[in-house]
Amino acid sequence: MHLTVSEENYIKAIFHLQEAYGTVSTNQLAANIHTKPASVTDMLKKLTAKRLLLYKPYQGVRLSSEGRKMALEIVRKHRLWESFLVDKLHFGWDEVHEVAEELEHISSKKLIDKLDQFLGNPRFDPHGDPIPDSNGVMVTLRQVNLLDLKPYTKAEVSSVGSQSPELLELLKHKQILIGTSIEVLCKFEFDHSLEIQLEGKGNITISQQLAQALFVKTI
Amino acid sequence: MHLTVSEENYIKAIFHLQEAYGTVSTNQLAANIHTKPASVTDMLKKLTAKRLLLYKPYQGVRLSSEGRKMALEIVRKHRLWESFLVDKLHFGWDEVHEVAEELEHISSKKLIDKLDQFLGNPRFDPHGDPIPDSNGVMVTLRQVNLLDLKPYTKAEVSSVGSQSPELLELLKHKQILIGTSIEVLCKFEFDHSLEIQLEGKGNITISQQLAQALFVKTI
DNA sequence: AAAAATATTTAGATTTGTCTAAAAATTTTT
DNA sequence: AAAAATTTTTAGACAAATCTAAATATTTTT
Repeated sequence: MHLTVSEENYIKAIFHLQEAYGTVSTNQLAANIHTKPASVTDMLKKLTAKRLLLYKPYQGVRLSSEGRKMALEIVRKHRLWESFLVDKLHFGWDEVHEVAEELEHISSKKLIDKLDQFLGNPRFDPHGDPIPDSNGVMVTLRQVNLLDLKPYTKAEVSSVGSQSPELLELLKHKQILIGTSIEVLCKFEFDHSLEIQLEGKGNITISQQLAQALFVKTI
Repeated sequence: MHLTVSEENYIKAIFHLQEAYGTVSTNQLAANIHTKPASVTDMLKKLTAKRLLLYKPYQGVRLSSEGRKMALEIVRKHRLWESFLVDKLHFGWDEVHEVAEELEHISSKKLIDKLDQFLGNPRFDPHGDPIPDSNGVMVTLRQVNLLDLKPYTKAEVSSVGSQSPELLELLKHKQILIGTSIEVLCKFEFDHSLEIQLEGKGNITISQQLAQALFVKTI
């Protein structure tokens, strides 16, 4: 089935919001996609007619299994293109998101499978997120939010919670990358900031907001 | 200036038709772009308002210097992506055209310059066509149509006149590639067919239509 | 359980790019 | 140079995706 760029953007946004919140509301989608609730309602009706969504007016929306399949194809393309941009073209990981948003809508299945092969079938993209395989199968990460990591437990950064340039700029400044070893030393009640130990670089304090954006897996 | 995909397709089509015929008529464009003359007229007005075209109603159209600049950017993207698909992803040269038609509309200038560098700044694409550099400068080929090549003159295939799958299939079958050495042995008045000598592979006869689609440069 | 606040949908308008049918301009034929 | 044929433009309609403003439904507060 052919989808327009706009339809693909809705499907992708619903997929990500659904992962985080289970079910997705009209307003949530509107905010996420930078559009108005009225426009969202129109599109939800259209995608429902195409059997990609399960939608009851006023009740929020979820992807059908067909919709989920489409979403995973888009996610696959997005993450493979990001890998290409960083690994082959030497873009910084903080500058690939917008370009990948365009590239993910190129339709050729053959292209994306050849790109996958060219990159050596990577399992994770530069932000640590898993890449679905050509059958739409994606591993789920056994990872935990840094806020929930037990103190004095060795772990390493496995992914980040958003691709915002602001976040990525801060991580670059603090020299935190995917794979960086990390250990929580103590938590401060007052502002919920954390003191952490970074592999080699010693101890630093990070804000609650930053900790919330970091996911780690224990080693 | 931002152009839509549709606007870019018009600019590109006008560029190619202008190269071949000097000035471009509404009907020519409509046929080329698979649309109706009325739609073409509408778009010509819009692109003229954007100062990309020189257009007098009923008189045909040409690109302004600004329009030509945009066209060369699109041609550059198209040919660099074709090079990537063939050289890096190992597509056949006969299957890259449609995919490149999509990729050429990705907007990032930085992407295309990094891609250029990654490919080693190629001067020609897999079909032998020259690739404009990042300033929009494109070499003009000193090449001649095979029909006009003097008999008994050694030459080599430098480009092909179209990217139609039918042509490329025939060339593959006859083992004629960009760079293949070629020499015209004789021409037959009756059907304008040519007997030619191919490097190593001996003598064959080719039709007028095929010869017309081949461009060569003398060695 | 009303009232107030919030969320969602409907109704109607707008823009972009396309179309068909008809009118106008140009070119070709006689 | 008139008639015929062709090319091009205009006029009006349509689908996709968006918007604003108003109406309706749901949730929260009192």
